Amino acid sequence: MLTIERQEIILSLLREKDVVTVKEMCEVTNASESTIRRDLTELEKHQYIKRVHGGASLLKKKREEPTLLEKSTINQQEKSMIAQKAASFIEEGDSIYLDAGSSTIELIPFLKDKSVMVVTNGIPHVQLLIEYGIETYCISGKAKRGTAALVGTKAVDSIKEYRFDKCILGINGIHLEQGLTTPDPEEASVKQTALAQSQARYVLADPSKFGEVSFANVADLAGVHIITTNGLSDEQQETISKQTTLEVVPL
Amino acid sequence: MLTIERQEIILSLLREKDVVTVKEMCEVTNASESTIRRDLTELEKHQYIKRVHGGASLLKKKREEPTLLEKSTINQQEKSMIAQKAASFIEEGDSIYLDAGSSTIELIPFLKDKSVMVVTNGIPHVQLLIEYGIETYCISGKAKRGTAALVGTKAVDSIKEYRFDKCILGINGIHLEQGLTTPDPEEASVKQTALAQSQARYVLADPSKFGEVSFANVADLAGVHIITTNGLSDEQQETISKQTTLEVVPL
DNA sequence: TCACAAACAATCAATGTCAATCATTTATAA
DNA sequence: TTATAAATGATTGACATTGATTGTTTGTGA
Repeated sequence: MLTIERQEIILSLLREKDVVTVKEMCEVTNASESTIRRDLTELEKHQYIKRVHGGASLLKKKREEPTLLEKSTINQQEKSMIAQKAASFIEEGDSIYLDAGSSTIELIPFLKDKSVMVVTNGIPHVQLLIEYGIETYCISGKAKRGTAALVGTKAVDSIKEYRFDKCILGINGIHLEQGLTTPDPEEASVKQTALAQSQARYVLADPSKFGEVSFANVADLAGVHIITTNGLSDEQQETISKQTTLEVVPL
Repeated sequence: MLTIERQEIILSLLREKDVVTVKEMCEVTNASESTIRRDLTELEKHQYIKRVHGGASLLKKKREEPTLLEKSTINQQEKSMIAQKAASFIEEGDSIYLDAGSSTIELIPFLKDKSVMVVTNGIPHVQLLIEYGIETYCISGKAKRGTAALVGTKAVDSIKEYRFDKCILGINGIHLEQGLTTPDPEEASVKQTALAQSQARYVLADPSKFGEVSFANVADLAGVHIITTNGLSDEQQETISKQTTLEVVPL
């Protein structure tokens, strides 16, 4: 079995199970403990997993961030509808920060013919934006494997050179007390900075994100518009609406 | 069996299976290990696949297969060879500026396993670099339609935040008196800045670029290594060599 | 606190994989 | 046809990966 195959198996085990022991991984892959350990070291180096005594877990509590490709196929239609709603808030001449991620990329087709100016930290976003003939600026930063997002100090500093009428962010967790959270602290800093530079703030989130808490805190709910589809209980909607603006897109 | 046939088989195996070992490919094609390895080297050069220890895997970005394989090769192959020569100058631990453009992108497969740090203004470059697991930084700037290059004041300022051991540029015109030129003044500024921040300077250019003059001046020939294939007359070679270092890759 | 077991990193020998080289076969041109 | 070039397969030494073994560290429960 090839190294890369084995590592893929380890990752998929983790996606199912949150925490997996070294022994389990040995059994599934028919590899020795040494080999598994080496794989774990490798995977940790590339920030796919976090090692714990006895095994490994994903960087995030719940599960690995799916790669962009996986994400984009799963709930694409739902995301597209959420994105369309977000686009309806965008006005002619706006300067916009568009966060990296699979939700926000769905917004781009709706920006066509709007004569807006977009700044983004998502590499695939840049490509798509210019294909649509939209005036696009890319921030600087370190390119993160997997999501192809630009992060780090340079990214944060780079965002500070702009002011935005609106920013549109994706998010992993939305929680009444914990606020907005995301798995990667580096990405969290970038999001924070973008929020700070923006007049109006929109967060795209499908209902599965509600009640979730990820590792790194981004902001609390006050002052952001959350756009989602209807999949929340009336009760949930009500409690959240007390803290922030909630836009619900009918499916 | 024809080389093309065999390579097609390898590609279709990969499309089915994502990761394939050399042995499997040998069995299916009845070719020797050596031949398969040569095929893999070839396919990787042209960015159809990514080699891994023991076999090969598909680059996530799926490219068009049949026509490309038959046709494109001449220019691309030439570019790839020039890029390979450029890569031979790159050492372990180097920090590199990689200019946007179709010549420089060919360099990326040769950077694999070199533990270098790359800064680039090419959006497709960023995507490919992170797929190869190379530490990648993207500068900021305005995204230019067509070439997907980042340009403008922000780009220039952004480059100034780095120092490079080596920079690798593409270029449109190389002329004895006019020096290096390119059509877009915005891109010219970016190239100039990159040159200024670099210890060693490499310019990739196929022979058709010699004698050409484009609109915007980038730099004169002194102090840059020009890498090209042999298509120049001995006379041309000699006169240019008086002004700068000329590396000629045999076809 | 201690003792014990599990988990661990470091090392080593065996095996597998690799690029480079060369001789042979196969295609192509003269 | 012969001469030349290209593709192929086998071989080689260098290097990478692997599993076993070692001694050390870490966590657990008495």
